[in-house]
Amino acid sequence: MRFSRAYIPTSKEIPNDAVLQSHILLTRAGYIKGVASGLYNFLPLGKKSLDKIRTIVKEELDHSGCQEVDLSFVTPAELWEESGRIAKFGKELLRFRDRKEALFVLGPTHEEMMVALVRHQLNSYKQLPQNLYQIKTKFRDEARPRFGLMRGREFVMKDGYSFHENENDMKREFYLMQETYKKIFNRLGLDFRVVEADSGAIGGSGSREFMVIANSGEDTLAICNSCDYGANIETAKRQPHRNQNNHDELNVEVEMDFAKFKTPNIKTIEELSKFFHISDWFIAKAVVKKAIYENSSKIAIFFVRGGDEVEEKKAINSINALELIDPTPEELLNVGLIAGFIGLLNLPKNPNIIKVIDLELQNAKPIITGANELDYHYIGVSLEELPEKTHFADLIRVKEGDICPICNKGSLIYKRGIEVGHIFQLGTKYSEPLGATFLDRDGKSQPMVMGTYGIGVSRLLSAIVEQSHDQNGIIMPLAIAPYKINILISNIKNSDELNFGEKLYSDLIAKNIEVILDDRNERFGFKIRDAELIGFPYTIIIGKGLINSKVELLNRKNNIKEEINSELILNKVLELVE
RNA sequence: CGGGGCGUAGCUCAGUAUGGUAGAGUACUUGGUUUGGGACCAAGGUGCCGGAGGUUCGAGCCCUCUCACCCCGACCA
Repeated sequence: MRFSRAYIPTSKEIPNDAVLQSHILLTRAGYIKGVASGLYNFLPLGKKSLDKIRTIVKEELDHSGCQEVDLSFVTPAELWEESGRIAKFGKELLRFRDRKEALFVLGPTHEEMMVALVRHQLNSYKQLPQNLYQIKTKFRDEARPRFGLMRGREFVMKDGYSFHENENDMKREFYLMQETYKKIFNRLGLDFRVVEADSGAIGGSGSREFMVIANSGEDTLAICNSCDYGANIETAKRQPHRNQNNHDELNVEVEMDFAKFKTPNIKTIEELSKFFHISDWFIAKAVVKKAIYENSSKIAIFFVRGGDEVEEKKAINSINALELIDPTPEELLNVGLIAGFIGLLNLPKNPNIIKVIDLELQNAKPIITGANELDYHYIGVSLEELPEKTHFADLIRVKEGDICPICNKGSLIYKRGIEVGHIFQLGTKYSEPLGATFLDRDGKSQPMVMGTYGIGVSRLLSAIVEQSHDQNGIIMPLAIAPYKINILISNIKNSDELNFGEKLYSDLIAKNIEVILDDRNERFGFKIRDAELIGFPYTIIIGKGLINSKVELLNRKNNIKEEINSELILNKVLELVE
């Protein structure tokens, strides 16, 4: 391609609606152009890089035995009613009616369509397993699109679905996909982490997210600085505090007899800790929320150790609520709770109160806890012998510095991550309602066991730029650069430079190298800045040195210019792009 | 969906307190000079001032409604 003929609208100006570096740079460098909220046009450069990502994804998946399909983008709403997700997805599903007034949706993900595709064809265990995927535009009418390609409404996703005769085989495929995904993200040159994740609305049991490490990421991760444990903060675990070697002060035996203690106006954990001269670890903190269910709501009390915070996602999952909101003071009073003195014992008998206790409080003693009575706390409480049956669950939000639950050596640190892949062990969540069954080895009809695997393909382009840029622009990895080589003729009025550049250009084309020739009638500075902005991995500068048979090779990655004999440049380039 | 902001030239933005002929930079066209880090000189074109209604002799500016876009939050397979 000749730069003089290419449609590459670059700009010095920062687009006024962009915040994220990747969004700014991709726009300024002429890869993408915003159309409307969450919608983007891909210009020639963007299209080329996107296609390269797509190709890498496809190559690795095909290599692992997956098969590409292409399902219709517009899908009948009936399917979504069958699976029950039309309500669950809500307004994110873009719905419309055709000329016959039939209701359709634009596919935001394709579990329903894929199950519908196979349910009548896969009838026997002999035909399983199958792993089908597509790389396709999806549409989700996001409440708040943002960050350019990172959270668009229209985006390209690879979505894969596997079908198995049993749980074990599904797990085998799950781990195969995990390894395949690692290969893909490694080929894309990303610094990423595989983390344990919440399965969210798609459901299923185990799930792993693939997170590109970047400060601009929307998710918080807790990762171990010693082993490879990592988890989304929503699900991250730790060694129980007492087992952590950095909390020696907790490993003391504390004598405390059971008693009811007057604690006038002592309400907060901090005040209690001071009042009793004791670590907040011995105090049970009550976090009260209003739990919202589909048709009802309850008051939920979550108990954790004084120094711990409740992780909302874990709390929601522990009681299967849709969401948690803060209760009003009246709502607390209505169920007989006294803020500041809520405790484990003597809770008001009210069916609208749910109590969940963090696992780290299991069998704990002695504990200080509110007496559910104004100005009183109990001390010396033992959770070894609770009067009624209690619900324990992991509720705490891990902190930086907590000890890793896996290696028990390293400590956890927070990182921000961009979710670029998510794999789920789905089970029969969709096969059952949609009637995707097969006859097993005993001739019995069974729902297929499914896995589902996603990669945010267009988001990857953003993630790559987030991780690979400097003040001057994008540093495009060789694997996805729209052109690997940029030949920059410093001054096209100089016929020696021009001729040399043209010759090198046609030589490289003959060798099938993806090359662009910057033959624009512009000054050197203008062209080199474009080259840096766009991020060509290598730019060959043909300029002043040519009289002495020298050209320069600029490596975008390390910004080093190397002088090279003009006779040798062709071979040098061939080496580089091998 | 709650809170905030913004909309004026292709792009970035001034002009709005106090209503009176529509602005700058950049980009673009032409000519010349220049040619290794976004050059310089000269000349030139550029607007339904987001839309609708209203107030006024007169509205980019004031009032009402509306639409779009962005930010924080909620939400996000």
